[in-house]
Amino acid sequence: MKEATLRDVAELAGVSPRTVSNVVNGYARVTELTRQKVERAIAELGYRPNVLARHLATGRSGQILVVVPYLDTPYFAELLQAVIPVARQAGYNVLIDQSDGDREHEGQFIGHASQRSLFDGMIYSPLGLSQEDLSRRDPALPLVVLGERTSEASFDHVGIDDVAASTEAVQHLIGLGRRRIAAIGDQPYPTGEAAQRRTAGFRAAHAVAGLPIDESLIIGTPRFNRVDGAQAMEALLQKDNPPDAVFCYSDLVASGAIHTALSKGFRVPEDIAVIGYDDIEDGRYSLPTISTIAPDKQAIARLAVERLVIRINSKEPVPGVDLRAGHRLVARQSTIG
Amino acid sequence: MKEATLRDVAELAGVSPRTVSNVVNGYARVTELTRQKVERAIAELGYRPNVLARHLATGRSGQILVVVPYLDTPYFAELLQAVIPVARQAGYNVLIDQSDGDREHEGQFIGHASQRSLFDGMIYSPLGLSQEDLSRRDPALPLVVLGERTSEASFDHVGIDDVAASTEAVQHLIGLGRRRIAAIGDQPYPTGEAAQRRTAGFRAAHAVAGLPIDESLIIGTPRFNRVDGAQAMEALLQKDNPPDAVFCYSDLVASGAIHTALSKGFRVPEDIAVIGYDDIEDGRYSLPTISTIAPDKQAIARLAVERLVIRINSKEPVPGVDLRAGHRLVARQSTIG
DNA sequence: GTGAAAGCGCTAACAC
DNA sequence: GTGTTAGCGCTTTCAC
Repeated sequence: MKEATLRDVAELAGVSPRTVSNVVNGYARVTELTRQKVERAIAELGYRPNVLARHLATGRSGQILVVVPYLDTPYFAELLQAVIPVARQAGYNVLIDQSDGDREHEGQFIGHASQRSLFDGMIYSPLGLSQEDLSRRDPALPLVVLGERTSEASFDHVGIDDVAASTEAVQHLIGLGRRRIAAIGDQPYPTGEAAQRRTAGFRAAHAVAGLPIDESLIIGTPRFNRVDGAQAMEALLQKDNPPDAVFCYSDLVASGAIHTALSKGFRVPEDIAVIGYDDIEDGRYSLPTISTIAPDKQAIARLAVERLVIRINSKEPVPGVDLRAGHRLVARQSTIG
Repeated sequence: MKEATLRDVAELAGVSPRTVSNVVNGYARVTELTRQKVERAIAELGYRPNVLARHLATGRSGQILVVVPYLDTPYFAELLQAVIPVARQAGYNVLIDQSDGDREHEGQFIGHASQRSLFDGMIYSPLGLSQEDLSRRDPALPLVVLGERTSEASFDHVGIDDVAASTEAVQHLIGLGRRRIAAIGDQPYPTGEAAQRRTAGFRAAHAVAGLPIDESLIIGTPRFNRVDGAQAMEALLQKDNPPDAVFCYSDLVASGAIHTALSKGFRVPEDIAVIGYDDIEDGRYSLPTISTIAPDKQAIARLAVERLVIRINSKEPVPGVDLRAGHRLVARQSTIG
């Protein structure tokens, strides 16, 4: 049996489609009597509005696209988990995409992002995407980018203060009496801005404390995964003079690093203190539990969606702004035992 | 500036909308000459088809809804990660929903699942959803349910053979010489079917080996999270006669259980061997690495999407089938050291 | 407050 | 092979 349409309802209720539409959307005031007639007809027919048709007529889809590098990376999964309810609350469905290896696809931005009018806006969490890539996009698409970025563009940024957070992390290690501190995760190239901000914090903390930096202790990694942390730690421990603390650019990296350290017979934190970044749930249950920088994911999600909605609803071009969510340092076993 | 429409293209190319549509969709054969004219016009206008309009006209949205209990549970994140590319390949976008605590919402099935024609079909991964709930849904919506289920309904099931897999897991422990084996995760109530199948496997393995079961070693948990595992292990270790092995109903449970065991001074696997279920990435990097039952997630994703597509494209009602993906036992440090 | 009617942009009979 | 045209189901301007 075919689905009932708005027109069917109108006929049954003996009113015009216009009135039914009003009732359904709560637009204009409708006489209590007609409202009841309409509502009864709706119930009787089991009428459900066709969202697609509504979208075509209104010109908006009520969907937003959220793009993350990887879905199975805990940090992104947790972020998404936060974004979805907030978006739903704001009346939007969430479409999810993994940017993954798709960076290859030259012309098109990513995945189905090229499809027009399928979503009203987009929240993009870049991994290795330079500013240039971002500006090569359809400027008409409302866009909020996750992660701090210094730029005045036609889109917004939402993130925590990476440099400050990283500085705190390293100061925490210094405060614990550590003097040979390594950093795992640097990415000294255009697409590695996020990593570079952490490195900047690393340097800042040293500068403040008047501590020299052993440049050989800054280890670059292609990504922020466990393997990267494991390999980097491996290299660090082979040194004649291994570090007594490590600042890892993600909890996953920290997890991998700790794994390697422990299996090589080092004690964490006694021999090597380790602090991560992201506060993934995992770090709260691993052994040792992992000290970390905890970004306020709820705030990030809320700010991003709020801002995107503003952008979607605005007729005028909206200037790009930089929004900061909070963060805090959570000391756990991997640094304080 | 407004977006160019198909009609604009038609005018510029001097052909009818029909022809443009043909070119865009590659339907009928088009003269090479007209095709070129059309394509030139498309390029010149920067025309991009309006997906929404297409959907309204065709009556299908090209989207499928995937519902999982929690996005930040590694197993589901990994599953989703597998589903998305497969769906995209099949020409579908993926809409994601968390069922989460939404079970409360009586009438409506879940989240935006009530919205009509927003998606062509749905892949549903139930957590605590009884068969009844499932049958109370819109029977017209093509549906594939993840997880083995014994039922002949109007939808399909895709999962691994839980009972067989669980049996293997426990046989692995028995083969290692363990005799007092505990199980963590039972859920002896209607919505706990998945858990009950694991318990059935647990019993089967004991039966085969002619081993008695100490019923007090079967611990129920409300969910399959780390906390559940941690608490259950706590209880087990307080016994006068603690178990020498544990079969956990998820890797997360195993992770929590191991965490507790280690911090209480037990050695894993020497004092207590632990095996999990799901093969989440985490278990490959934790210390010790976690032995587990590894479901073929790729196969699950592929089967689920394929089946859903069949269901979507079929005019006739399709009988519900039960599809089995493969699984294998992966022995790691938590059982074999 | 409600009705009539014109689209939103595309697809797909149905002709030619 | 290509043109004509009638919808898909809803919103919404404009009258009444």
